[in-house]
Amino acid sequence: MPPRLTKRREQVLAFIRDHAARTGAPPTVREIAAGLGIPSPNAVVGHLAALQRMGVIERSPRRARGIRTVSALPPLSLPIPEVVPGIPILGRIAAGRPIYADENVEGTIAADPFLVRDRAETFVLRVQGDSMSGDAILPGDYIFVRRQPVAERGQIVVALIDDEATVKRYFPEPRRVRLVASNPAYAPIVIRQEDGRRFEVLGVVTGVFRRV
Amino acid sequence: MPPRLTKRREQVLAFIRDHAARTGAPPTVREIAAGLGIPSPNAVVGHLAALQRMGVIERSPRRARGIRTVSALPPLSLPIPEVVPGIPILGRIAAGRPIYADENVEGTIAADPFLVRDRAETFVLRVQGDSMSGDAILPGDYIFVRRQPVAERGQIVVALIDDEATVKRYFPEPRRVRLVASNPAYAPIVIRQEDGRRFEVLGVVTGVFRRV
DNA sequence: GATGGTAGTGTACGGATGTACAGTCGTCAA
DNA sequence: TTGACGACTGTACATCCGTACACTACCATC
Repeated sequence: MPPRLTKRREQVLAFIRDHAARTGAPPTVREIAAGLGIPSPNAVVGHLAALQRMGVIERSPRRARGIRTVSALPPLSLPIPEVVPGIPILGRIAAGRPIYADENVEGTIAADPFLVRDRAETFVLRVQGDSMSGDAILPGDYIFVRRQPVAERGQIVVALIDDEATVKRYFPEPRRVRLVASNPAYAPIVIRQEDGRRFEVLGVVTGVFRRV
Repeated sequence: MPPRLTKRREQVLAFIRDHAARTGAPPTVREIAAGLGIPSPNAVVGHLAALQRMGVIERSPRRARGIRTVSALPPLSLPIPEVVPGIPILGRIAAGRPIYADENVEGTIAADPFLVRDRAETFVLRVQGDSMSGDAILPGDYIFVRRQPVAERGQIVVALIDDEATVKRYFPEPRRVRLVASNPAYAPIVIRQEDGRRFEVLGVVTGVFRRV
């Protein structure tokens, strides 16, 4: 239920929020009074007491700027989901070695089915380079990759070209494969059958995570 | 170039950031002293002067808690818990009617410290609109938000304007707040003090996840 | 016409707070 | 060996700030 506040108390609350957002600290009693054109601090004290009674602010007694606005977000108490096994974070992917080789694993991520559907066949890679920035995949992002040897046309895949792993959109064509970056600064990579290069689809990208 | 700070001054800066994020207001000189085990306020004064000289904090002279941190350094690493509780996924956020937990929560994500550092204060939101596409945050993405009532200049925040939640970059200015989209098609939102609009910082964005 | 809530004025007290002054101790480069 | 700097102790003071007390006024509604 939205607490029913008087107009004046809405103003007081708005002033507190605004002051905190602008200056990085909540206002003092006298700053609120000055902001609303009230000469006496005691008038504000009454409003603060009312706001506290209604639960929209919290106060630390006798502390300067001891006002905290209670967020619109309610406190949450939720069931704790089952513990899930970790998904390996792989470092460099080298050709000729199984993907899950121990030496490649930099760590694990515990992620639940919401983030990753097919956990057993999923691994995580750190993105290098900005060739997929057109798909909002940036350098340093972590991508979730489901291991599979084939992909559908147009999917974002992790592929091995010779000894190098790369992330691109996948376009199979007669006698060749086109790997297209989403950053127009990068030309498509074309692997022709007669080139004799090693080419392998390691998996398809199912998710992206980025620390901000 | 990150300014080279002494160990002690790093501690002071970290304490200020931590205190501000936790309590909603920066600490007093004596609170910093007490937090670092220093009996004299003057020892802290010297550190604050140095931090100000180096431009990593700003101060409002003679005002209680008149410290503002300026630049965003990598967050300090807090003790990492082993257990992995669920992080709530919230639906729409409306201000006028604070929605009860069970109505509003679409589900939970089990994410470990690798994905989310301060999990107790973190929730997940679904992005609506493409206003932050310049930061590779797209419609439908899930963003991880750490609940805190104040933010630092330039951080990506979730803010409440009147009755609407929005994701923007946050720029506090004298007597107003500027919220800037990273998609140039969207003009900055300016909330002036005299507008009388409701404004509140709900938290800062710490991560992005996208299903591909 | 009594009651209770809202909104305010004016004054005052004591502790919190920023700040200044006077020193101490150790390190490290000139 | 001088001097700059970091880190700190200890004291002191004016002002800021939360809080309390006394009092006024308006306005519902019971």
